[in-house]
Amino acid sequence: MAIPRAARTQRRTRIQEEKEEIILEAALDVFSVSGFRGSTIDQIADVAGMSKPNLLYYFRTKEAMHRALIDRVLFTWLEPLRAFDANGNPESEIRSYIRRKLEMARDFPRESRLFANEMLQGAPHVEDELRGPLKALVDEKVEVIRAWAQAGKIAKCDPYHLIFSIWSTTQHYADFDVQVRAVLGEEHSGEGRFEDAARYLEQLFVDGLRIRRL
Amino acid sequence: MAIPRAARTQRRTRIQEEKEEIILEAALDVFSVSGFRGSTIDQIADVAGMSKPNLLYYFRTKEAMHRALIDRVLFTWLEPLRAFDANGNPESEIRSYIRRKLEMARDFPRESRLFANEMLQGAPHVEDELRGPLKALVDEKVEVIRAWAQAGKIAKCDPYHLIFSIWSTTQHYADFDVQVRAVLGEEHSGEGRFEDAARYLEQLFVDGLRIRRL
DNA sequence: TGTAATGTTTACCAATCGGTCAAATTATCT
DNA sequence: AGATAATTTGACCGATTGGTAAACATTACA
Repeated sequence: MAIPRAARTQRRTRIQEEKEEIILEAALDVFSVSGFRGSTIDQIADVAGMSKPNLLYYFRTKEAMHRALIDRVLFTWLEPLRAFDANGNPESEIRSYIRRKLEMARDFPRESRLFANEMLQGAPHVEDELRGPLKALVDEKVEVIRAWAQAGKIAKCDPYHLIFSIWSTTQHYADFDVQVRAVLGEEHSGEGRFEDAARYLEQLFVDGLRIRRL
Repeated sequence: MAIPRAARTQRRTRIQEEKEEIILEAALDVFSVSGFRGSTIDQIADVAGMSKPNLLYYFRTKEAMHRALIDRVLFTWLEPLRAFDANGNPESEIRSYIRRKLEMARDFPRESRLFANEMLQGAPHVEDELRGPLKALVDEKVEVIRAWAQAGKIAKCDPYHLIFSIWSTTQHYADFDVQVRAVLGEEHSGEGRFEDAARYLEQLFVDGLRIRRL
């Protein structure tokens, strides 16, 4: 008889690792487009090429799949902000933060959309993580930026809203991809738009923070 | 016998206007949170305080409700961009565009989220509008901005990405409201965050576009 | 006021939903 | 090879889904 997943305390088998990976990959496809409520286990099973009960053998509920996915994405999603270095050069730190966030929008658009979907719904599954770890991390980096401004290394600005604006502008190229492509038209819809965006955003933010000498 | 809605070619009665308004209001509540697939007619009927068949008397399908809602929102949503005046002063035009978009994020967050949900899903219901009217309007304003830069009134920049960045930063305060509030914490979660954002964004964009004199 | 058109509701339908069960199949280990 | 544990699936369940039919109630208008 099959051992229910929750009771397994031993290490995972090879098959478990492989199948859980396949399922989460399929779940990312589906959840990132339709959100939690709009997605069905059948859709995910279909994409994964497995039967529905087989999915439920690895994840006991739809919520468990979503949970596992969110946990994984949330961690890697904050990686660029964690890498933000207080001891680095302010201009190059901000520049590379923008570039990394833009690369993530380009290379992991589904992860971005999964997160965006969760936010739009009011973050019913991750509000605690937002108020806890996320706020703590942001607060920490806000202090770094504030110190830079105090030391006269960059222009004064509201660090919270600076971070928000970097998040929103970069993630826009993942979340609103259809719109971006539609507006740019067929000819500019190659991957070149990410380089154009990088150039524009680096200029916008870095010039904006440069101390103005009259 | 009731006349199916599609067959009605005459002018609408008082009751029709009232009830359709109530239904669309409720539909906006629901669709903006859960997206099209994640929303149910029952939910909307519940919010509207009407029976499900009664909703379906006014809108024959769930798609028809969504369609009517999108059409209405799409028009008003582009109002600020239409108001963008080629003959105005560049700095004040951009400044007031930002302020208006931010006011819309504050006063009509549901409309913003409805639109964002549609984008995340790949714009299955509005892709034509994006490629047509939206692109045309943006292209027109892009030429205005380009002319300003050519005339030396503002710094050179990629007008498309300028517009994208204004969209994303302002709409962020509606679409990612939960996150913004969580990060800012209880104390800064009053409506004051919109004024802080306005100050920050106006500085960011206007300073960034000011011609630099060395 | 009568009556025809409009508006509303109860009861219902087939399809799909998340999830269970037991039987069948496959992998693992001795 | 055989026993045991892990994996997979078809059949199924009650609840919910989008939508319909027809009876009932209300309104508008002659």
